[in-house]
Amino acid sequence: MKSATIRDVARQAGVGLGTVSRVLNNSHLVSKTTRERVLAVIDELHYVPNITARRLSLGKTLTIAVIVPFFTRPAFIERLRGVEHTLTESDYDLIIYNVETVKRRDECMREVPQRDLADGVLILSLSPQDEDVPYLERTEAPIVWVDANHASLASFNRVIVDDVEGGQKAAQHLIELGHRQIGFLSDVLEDPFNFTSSRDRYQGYRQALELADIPFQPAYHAQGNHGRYEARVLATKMLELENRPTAIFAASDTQAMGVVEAARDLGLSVPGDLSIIGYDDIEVAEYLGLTTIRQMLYESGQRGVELLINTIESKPKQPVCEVMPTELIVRQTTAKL
Amino acid sequence: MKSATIRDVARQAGVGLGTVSRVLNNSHLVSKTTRERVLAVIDELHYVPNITARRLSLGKTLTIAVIVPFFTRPAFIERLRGVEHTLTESDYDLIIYNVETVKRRDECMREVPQRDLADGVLILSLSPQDEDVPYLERTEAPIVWVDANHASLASFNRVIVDDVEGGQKAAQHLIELGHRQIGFLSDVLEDPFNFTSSRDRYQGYRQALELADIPFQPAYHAQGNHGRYEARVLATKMLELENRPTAIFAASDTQAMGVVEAARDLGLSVPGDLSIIGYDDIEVAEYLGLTTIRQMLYESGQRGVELLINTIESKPKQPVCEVMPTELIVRQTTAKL
DNA sequence: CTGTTAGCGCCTTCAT
DNA sequence: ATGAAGGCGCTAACAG
Repeated sequence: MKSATIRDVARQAGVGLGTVSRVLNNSHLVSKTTRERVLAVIDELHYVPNITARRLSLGKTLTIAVIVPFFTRPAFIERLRGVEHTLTESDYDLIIYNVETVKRRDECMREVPQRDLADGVLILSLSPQDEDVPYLERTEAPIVWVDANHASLASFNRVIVDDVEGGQKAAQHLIELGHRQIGFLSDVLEDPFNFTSSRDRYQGYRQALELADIPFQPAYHAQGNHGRYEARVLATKMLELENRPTAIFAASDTQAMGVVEAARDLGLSVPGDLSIIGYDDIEVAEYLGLTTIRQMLYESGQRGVELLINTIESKPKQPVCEVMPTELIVRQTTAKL
Repeated sequence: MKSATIRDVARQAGVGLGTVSRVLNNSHLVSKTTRERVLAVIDELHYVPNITARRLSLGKTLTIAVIVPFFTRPAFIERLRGVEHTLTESDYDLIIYNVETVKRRDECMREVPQRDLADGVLILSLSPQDEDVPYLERTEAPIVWVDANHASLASFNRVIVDDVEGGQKAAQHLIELGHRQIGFLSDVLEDPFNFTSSRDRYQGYRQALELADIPFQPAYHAQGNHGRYEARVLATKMLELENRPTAIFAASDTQAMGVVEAARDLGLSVPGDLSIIGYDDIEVAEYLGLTTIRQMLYESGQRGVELLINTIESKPKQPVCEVMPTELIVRQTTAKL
């Protein structure tokens, strides 16, 4: 059965459709009696306004799009959680674009902000590339970037993490425990998605080594696809070296878990024979007693949405770039050499 | 700057709007030369069709809404992953309604299917209540339910899990290992969200006991809010009983992790002093070596979307109710008594 | 093949 | 305070 329209309500209530629209939008310009009559008819017909028509007429979509890579990974989920919670407080619906291929990444980044299907778009952990810049310049909807870096981003609102500093903290912690043979294990640094976090953490690691006058050893540097299993394989290889590291810094907690498995496989005790530090402080990290660098995932999503809604609803101000802090969380997988 | 409309393109290309619309929709009824001219102008003006207008005109939204409780919990994420992957293959966008309060649950269940903001809605792990039935009956968009139970659902497509059977398998596994003092720990059975899974698993547990002639002991039955910490508290209490259980069946892997912690706190070895079995087989379960009941989370989401898209795009057929199997996965947290 | 026209359902002036 | 009319941008049916 065809559902009722505003016209049906108007006819049934014996008023013009403008009046119905006015009661729907809580205009004061309706007398109490007609308002009540209209409401009664609305109820009777189970009338619900057509949101698509409303959007077209208003020129707003009342939804916010989020573009997020691999949204099922714990760290991204945690960011999304911050996004979702903040959005539920507002009137915006949430539409999610999950990105797992470079093709989809390009499509989303270029098209979503133009397709007027959202009043604003939040892009998480995905940085643009030079080729994307022209698209971004003629964007319809405001964009806020979380955990993204690129020269062209100066004109946007952003929330970022100082991963260089975080990486440095991690390595420094190990150094302070007396380690000098420190491995680093991460995603592929030059990945097609242009993720920047691993690169930055790597840089922090290098800086810490340098500050401590520890020469960098290429054999202690492993990169591969993301995932526990891949990390386990890489770590195994590193731990089978003649002169194996006494500590490993994994660029994510998930990868740190793989390193723990590798140690287990080889009969190395953690942290007795091998210290391990992760990054992110995802939920299981505490359960596992994993030493790690905490970043404020939830808050970054939350703050991103706040900035986005602000720019949607008020005049654009000077773009800001907020830096979220990181924190060393010492648990049971690191120890003095 | 105001973005170009179909009218601008038509004017610029010196054709009627109908023609532009036709090239946009790949109609054959356009000559090659005009098509090319129009495409050139589209490119030149960076024209992108307004999707809201398109939706209004077509009477379709080209999006699918998913209502999911606590979407950051691992098991729900896994279902969502199945949903998302299947949807990415299609032309539908995904809009997510996360439910964390009863109020929101009611709003979503009653309003989302009527608000014509989606061509179909998928409801995960949330069952309707008697009061919802009238709303569901005058629904606009087709609904598919995954992991939901209620008398009124016979007229809908569904994907369910036989949690009674799963619960029974879990308890039976412990019984076969020689345990007779078997605890059961779960969410609150009569919860306001009307989740049915814990209740069903409990029922399976009771059936297994009965089949084995093991009397049910109320003290071995603990329920509380969902979460690792809550489970840990409940398990501690149960394990401090005079006559503590030798095995515990936790209704989710997350809760099983809490039980493991409780055992750890009390100096009980697992599985030496205490066998533990979980439910779901979430990703970390393997890492932790947790014995559990696997349910096909990813596939349930996937199948749900398939059913939904089928009913959207073709004539409604006889509603189906598919039952997903469960499987016992034996790892290292259960052992012979 | 192509231009024109009539909606899709709602919001917002503009009169009254 | 309220009814009528125009328009949001697009699709589809109708003439040519």
